[in-house]
Amino acid sequence: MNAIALNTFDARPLALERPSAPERGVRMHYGRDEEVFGEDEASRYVYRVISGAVRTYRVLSDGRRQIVEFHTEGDIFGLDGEDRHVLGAEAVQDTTLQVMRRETFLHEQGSEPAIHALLKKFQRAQAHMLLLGRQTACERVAAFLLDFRERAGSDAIDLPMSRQDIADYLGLTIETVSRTFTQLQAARQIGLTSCRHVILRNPGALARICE
Amino acid sequence: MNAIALNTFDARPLALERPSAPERGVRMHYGRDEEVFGEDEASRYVYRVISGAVRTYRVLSDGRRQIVEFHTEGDIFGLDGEDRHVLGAEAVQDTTLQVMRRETFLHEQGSEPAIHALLKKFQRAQAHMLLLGRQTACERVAAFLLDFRERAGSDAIDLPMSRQDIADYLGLTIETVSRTFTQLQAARQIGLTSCRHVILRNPGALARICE
DNA sequence: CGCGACCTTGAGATGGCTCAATACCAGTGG
DNA sequence: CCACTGGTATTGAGCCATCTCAAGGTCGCG
Repeated sequence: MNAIALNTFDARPLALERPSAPERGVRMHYGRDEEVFGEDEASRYVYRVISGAVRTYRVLSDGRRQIVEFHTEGDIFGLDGEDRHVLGAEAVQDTTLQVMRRETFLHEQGSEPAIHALLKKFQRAQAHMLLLGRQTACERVAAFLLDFRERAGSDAIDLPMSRQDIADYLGLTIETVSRTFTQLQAARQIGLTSCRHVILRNPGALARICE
Repeated sequence: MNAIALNTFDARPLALERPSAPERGVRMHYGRDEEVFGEDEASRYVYRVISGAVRTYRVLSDGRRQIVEFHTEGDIFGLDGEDRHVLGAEAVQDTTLQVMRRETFLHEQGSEPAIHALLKKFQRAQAHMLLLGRQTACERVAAFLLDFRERAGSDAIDLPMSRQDIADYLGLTIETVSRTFTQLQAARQIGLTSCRHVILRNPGALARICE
């Protein structure tokens, strides 16, 4: 497990995996579905996605899961909770992360980046609460696709995650997500070359769906 | 409107603007349903609730509203967005706020309080996303009551907000909220002396409902 | 070319929503 | 002191968006 690697890292500062870590922080690699940190785990590090994708989530005791955020290239995560994580984090696909000590990120390099990152996260959280509390399945999926369109910088999107992940992110079931993709395809607003390759044929219409 | 008051206040630099200002900031009073700031308004200030209660929210173009947070005594709000608010804020009841310049709060008095406040907000947001995305009406209402029990420090709760506000906070309709209160009362888990005075007869059971 | 994981589709069930009627209650004025 | 009024809350009945359960399809991979 990578937790062990990180502990080793603590005892023997830096350069565990990559002796030549360019900026601050070490790079770590995670395979598909591998845990980056667990709920309730001590929060010692902050992570930046170099490549790949990560999901952060909470689960109820009976297994219901809510994915709070997907993190893709350039995103920072691990700032949840004070001294313990309140979210879990797992790699959605093969992923490389840059790992920094939390204290370093929060305090030693000026408060600017930390505050900026937190404000941005809080803002995304607000939009997501509106989505989860007040939007329809179709609006949720449209908003999701537009979000990933922005990340991809293209109308051709390569989704890294499964339908189940999307469902748990949007507060829906996997079946409803699947049906909604099918509907949007039938309405010629998206094209599905495979279930993870989406082409937005009419981004304007999708934006209108979200209001 | 207090927006006007703030503008007047801007033109006529008061204690708030002066370096010699008492570090506490200025106090402002707001009546029931009065706007503290609007969505998209420039975000110059940060607020602490001295007494009363405030709701922050987002609305869709067709009027669907999601209340993001309720703020009661001691809570800080106004940190949403970067240079413009992305939330609106209104007094739920007669409310007194302490107003600070945003820049002062974020940078000039050390980053600690700002980072602490943001981490806490983000944490609450995560719990609320789980609630909105994955919990039942009954679980939502139970979680809501336990939240306000904590704020009140008592099993006798005096709710400052209407059923509509609760519904918009929990992602439900006013009817469903009302029915759920009635059910919980029938199950002897709460008592309603009036619609805004709730007594938690069995907080343990409520906590179990939330899982 | 068969297996397993994932996705799609269908049919029926249901929790929460909508619409509508009634009840409550504080404030106001007669 | 009571009637009236407007805003808010409760309750009922029926509906519908989404969920559940189940079957079948697709695709990558050994």
